[in-house]
Amino acid sequence: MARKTGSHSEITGPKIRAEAQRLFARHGFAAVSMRQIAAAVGVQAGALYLYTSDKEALLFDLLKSHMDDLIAAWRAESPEGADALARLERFVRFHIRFNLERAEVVFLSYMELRNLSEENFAKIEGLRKTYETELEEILKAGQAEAVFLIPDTKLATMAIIAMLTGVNTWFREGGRLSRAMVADIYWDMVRKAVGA
Amino acid sequence: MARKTGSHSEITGPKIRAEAQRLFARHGFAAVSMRQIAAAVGVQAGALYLYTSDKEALLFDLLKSHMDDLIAAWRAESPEGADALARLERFVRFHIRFNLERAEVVFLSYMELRNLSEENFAKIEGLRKTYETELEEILKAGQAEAVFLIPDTKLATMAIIAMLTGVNTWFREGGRLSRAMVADIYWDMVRKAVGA
DNA sequence: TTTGATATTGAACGGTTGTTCAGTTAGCGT
DNA sequence: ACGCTAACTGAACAACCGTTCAATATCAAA
Repeated sequence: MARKTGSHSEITGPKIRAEAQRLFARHGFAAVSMRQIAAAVGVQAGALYLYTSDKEALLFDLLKSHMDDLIAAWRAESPEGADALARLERFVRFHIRFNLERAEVVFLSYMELRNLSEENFAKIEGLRKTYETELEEILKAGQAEAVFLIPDTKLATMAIIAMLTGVNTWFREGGRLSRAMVADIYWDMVRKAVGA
Repeated sequence: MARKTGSHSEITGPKIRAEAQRLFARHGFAAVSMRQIAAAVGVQAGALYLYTSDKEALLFDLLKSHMDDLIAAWRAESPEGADALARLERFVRFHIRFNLERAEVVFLSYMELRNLSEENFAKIEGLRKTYETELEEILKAGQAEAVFLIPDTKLATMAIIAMLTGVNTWFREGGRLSRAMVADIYWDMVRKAVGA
């Protein structure tokens, strides 16, 4: 046997990425073998190397495109002209929604960074920093407008992002609260925390 | 060669736990081999099995004693009689301090839970829940005293813990701010977030 | 100094790892 | 129908995995 009927790189490629993401998130990068990924895709291990140069590149591609998506999605819906309070509210709701929609890769992007080479690690961290700066700029603007009262914008940035990302660790679909209700409550806490 | 000069279980045992903790935190549980741990201790791999039944038990023991320490340390310094605001301030400062002092195992206790058996996972999660409940009780008390204004105490619990634990991801000794200053700033944000 | 308990080695076990590659089949434009 | 290319197999590679255990050296008590 060799090539399978109906096989196409436009199908197998995304399938590999999807299964890798699922398995890495579920068991951890190091605990998942190339053969496990291949089996989940329905292919032999060797076939994976037509789509990735090695195992680490598979992880890096997942994280890289996630960070690119995150930044692009935020910039697409960021209300640049608005006042700081409105922009902060949008950021809070965006962050919760976007991260809940992609819980697996978000989890990966926090847990598996240490499995990247120094070079690739730096790239992902750079993108994360870029995203964080978006929030920090909002906080600085609000500070300048005197609508926020924040002792330290850098720390407030980290605190807010940690708080929002934390939703992913406990939120379960069909639980006591809907996504919208969670977003409302978190927005209320963030607004108070920045003194607005 | 067999037994080494100056060898004692009271020395080797803790050394194994310390090196395992260091290596697991640095590279991840699955990425570290028993031989690597043994080499760091200065011993052959087989010797580890005099101190642990298997690799997972090594991880579980680290996490279990960390959680026990955490809960015991908090209960030891929790001002049970005080009002909710004072208790919350203590909790915030305690959590930041305790977690920064044990960054490695805190990291582990968030990242490597999935490498535990279902049974051991449940034990650690139970202890985490116990700790979280300590904070939730404070929030409920403050709500009852009408000194806090919180839309949802459960969510506020999760939000505050995530926010505080997040300090570990960015804090570096000798940076712009001291631990005490960080604690001050976070306490300010938490106090505002709960409406006090 | 002898003896029994303690601490450790080093080899071995069967199995798995990431990765490569010659060979083989399916899809598709001509 | 033919031939080229894209997609994939299956076997092989050397290295490494967690774990066990008989053999052995050191320690502490008698």
